[in-house]
Amino acid sequence: MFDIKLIRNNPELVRAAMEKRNAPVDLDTILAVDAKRRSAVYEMEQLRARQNQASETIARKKKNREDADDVIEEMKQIKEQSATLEIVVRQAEEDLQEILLSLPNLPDETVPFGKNEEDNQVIRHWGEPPAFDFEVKDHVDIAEKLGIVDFSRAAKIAGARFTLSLGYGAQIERALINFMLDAHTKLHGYTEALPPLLVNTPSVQGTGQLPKFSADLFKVDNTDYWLIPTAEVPVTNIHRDEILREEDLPKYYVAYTPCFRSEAGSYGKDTRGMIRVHQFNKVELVKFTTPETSWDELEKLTANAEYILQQLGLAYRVVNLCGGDLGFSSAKTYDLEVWVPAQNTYREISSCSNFTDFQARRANIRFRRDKKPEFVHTLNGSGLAVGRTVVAILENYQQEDGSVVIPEALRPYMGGLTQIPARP
RNA sequence: GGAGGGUUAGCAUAAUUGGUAAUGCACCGGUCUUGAAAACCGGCGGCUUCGGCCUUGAGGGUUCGAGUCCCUCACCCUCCGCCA
Repeated sequence: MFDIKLIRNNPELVRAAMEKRNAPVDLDTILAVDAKRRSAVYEMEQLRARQNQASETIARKKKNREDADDVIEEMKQIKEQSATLEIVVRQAEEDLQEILLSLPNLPDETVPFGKNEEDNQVIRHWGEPPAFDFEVKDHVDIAEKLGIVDFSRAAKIAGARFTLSLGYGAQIERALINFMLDAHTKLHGYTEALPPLLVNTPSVQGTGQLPKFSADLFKVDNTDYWLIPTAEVPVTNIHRDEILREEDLPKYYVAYTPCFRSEAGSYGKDTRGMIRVHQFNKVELVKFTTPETSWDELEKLTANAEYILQQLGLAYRVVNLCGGDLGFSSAKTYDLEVWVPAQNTYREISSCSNFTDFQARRANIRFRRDKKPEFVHTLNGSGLAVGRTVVAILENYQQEDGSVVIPEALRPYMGGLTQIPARP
């Protein structure tokens, strides 16, 4: 959430930032609502001050057994005035809050200008896309031939955009989850978390999915529960409304969870296969840091996610998202895009972001070093999206006979299996 | 689902019949010291137009005035029931 003071003191900076995001805002309206709120608050505080004084007078008089009826009468009148003023103040505060919650984060200076994903900036490449001397198949064909993913039965059980993994398909997901969790806990210093998959409204508001993006989420009927779209939500909210100690920062968490997304508005995109589904597994990295270190921590977090792709021998590139493509809460995002042979292109498999103090402000996550508590910075990134990793492995490691070689790093997690054998 | 107890600042604990939140620890700053500790002084939730205002889990109500009384809700603890 935005600091209203920043808008008040430096509107040009905010205006420029929102333009960079391709999401211009009407700052004059915001400033007008703010001014209205401030004057109403001031007026009410004046009244309160008189109320408090009168109240003290009454208490004193009563103690001395003096008559206080005249002061009590005055208080009754003040009370009526403040009741109407209170409504004005409350309305103004709600108006301002609504606007502030709808504003996206300020993009960092290093975020490139641009409208959409075509303007994203490729930072670096790793690995070579494999060369095939046969016609490559896409992951759907490969998986169905191997009998490891059953899309039609998934549709029967749940509906379109669900998967049913079976046999080696289920096993490779479990192996990937364990491999990723082990790497991040044992090598990169993250604490493993297994959080709730249902969360309440304040949690979803804290990370920025609400109030604007409720259409992307699943809500449980007749409750205040939302299905998490990413582990970012429950894990970032671990420290909601807390004041951390400076010496406890940075805090690193890694969590495996299923993720649930309604994918409203994505009709016609990636309808086939397991690239875009309503439920998928993901291993998520989350950090809480001091403001000075968050940019370094973003580089390190991104490297931690890249490590997984490197170990799996999957070619990828790192992309710096442009202003127009940046997520609502993010100040800067690196997407890791893995090579997908059947599409002859790179597809997102991880998104690593620095949210600066945007989420911390919403979720009230602070730390103390001198006397005043300060907002922490929060970061997160997929490390990695498991379903899409399976897609990448199936397509990049496919063999002409229909079998799929298991990347070496994963074999210990597959009971030493070296390939998923082709079926006759 | 039922019964009872609880929620006060970073933590821990107070607050006569309703009179406007006290104290300890931790932490920060200062005095003192060669340095530190101790002691002492100040600070130690948010906002502020620097006059003040707000803050006792959340939201209502009664009252001139609510931590305190009433109602609704959330969460935590104990027990019963049900349950993987």
